[in-house]
Amino acid sequence: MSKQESPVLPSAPVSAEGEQACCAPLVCAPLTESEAAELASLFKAIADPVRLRLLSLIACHEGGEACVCDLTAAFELTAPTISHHLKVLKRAGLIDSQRRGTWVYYRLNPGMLERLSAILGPRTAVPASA
Amino acid sequence: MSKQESPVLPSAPVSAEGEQACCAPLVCAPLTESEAAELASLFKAIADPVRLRLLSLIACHEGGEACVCDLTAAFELTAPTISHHLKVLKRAGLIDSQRRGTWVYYRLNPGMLERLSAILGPRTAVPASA
DNA sequence: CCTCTAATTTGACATCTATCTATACAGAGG
DNA sequence: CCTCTGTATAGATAGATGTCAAATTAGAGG
Repeated sequence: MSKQESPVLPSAPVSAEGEQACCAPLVCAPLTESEAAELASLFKAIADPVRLRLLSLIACHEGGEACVCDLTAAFELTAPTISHHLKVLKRAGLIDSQRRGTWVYYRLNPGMLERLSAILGPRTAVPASA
Repeated sequence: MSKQESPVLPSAPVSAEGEQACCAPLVCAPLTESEAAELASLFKAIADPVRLRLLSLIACHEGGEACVCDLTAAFELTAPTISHHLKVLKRAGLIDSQRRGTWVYYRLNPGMLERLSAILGPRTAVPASA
């Protein structure tokens, strides 16, 4: 794998000044070129109808994981195409896979969607008071 | 304009049952084909480093709006290219423009980013208690 | 070892997209 | 009216991307 973690994703978006983040990172300060590039590649990963449905199918599947065979069956696309989309999602760090016998199961990488969400909108992280 | 509002974006993601939404729409139930297509076209609009920076620049600019001349100056790209990206963002409903004299000003379309955010993550809406 | 099925990789191809140059449009000011 | 500046459109081109068919890998089970 060429890259796994995205440094642009704030794990703690709240500023250190004791005040809670005023707003989403995107509207707090202009993105730098490299931040924008990192973010864009993440959004590119989900900016596809097949990949969005894959994410959704995986997330909604019982146990939070889904076999490739289930996923492939949900589309009118060939297995290699589904495999390609899964690879894109995996490379973006959004999902992870695990082989069990003949089958391969995919599940959401926890936190990734929420972090992306936090980039766009305010107050997405769970309240710090809790 | 061929399309303006995206029916897939929930204006009120909280369920009517008095309970707050369990999770993001994406992980509540599998997306339908058309929902996924709608969403994908929205995410495609922001899945570009230049457009992300444009959104960020506009959002951070004083008065919440920015002139095309300011935006163009922030990149090493030609004016037509910037104009193209602004058009993409506008067609997606993310920004809106207003001509004042010779200059054209762009501003964020309120709520759009938050709605996108709500698709991905839980608890994006501002707390109802506030 | 052979075979069968599940999944991925490879390579090709058509389509889409980001960018540029050149041109056109819009308003301000001689 | 003409010209100048700011913005948008049109057309062209290089590169990225989604899809498929064919070939390959991985494990299960004769």
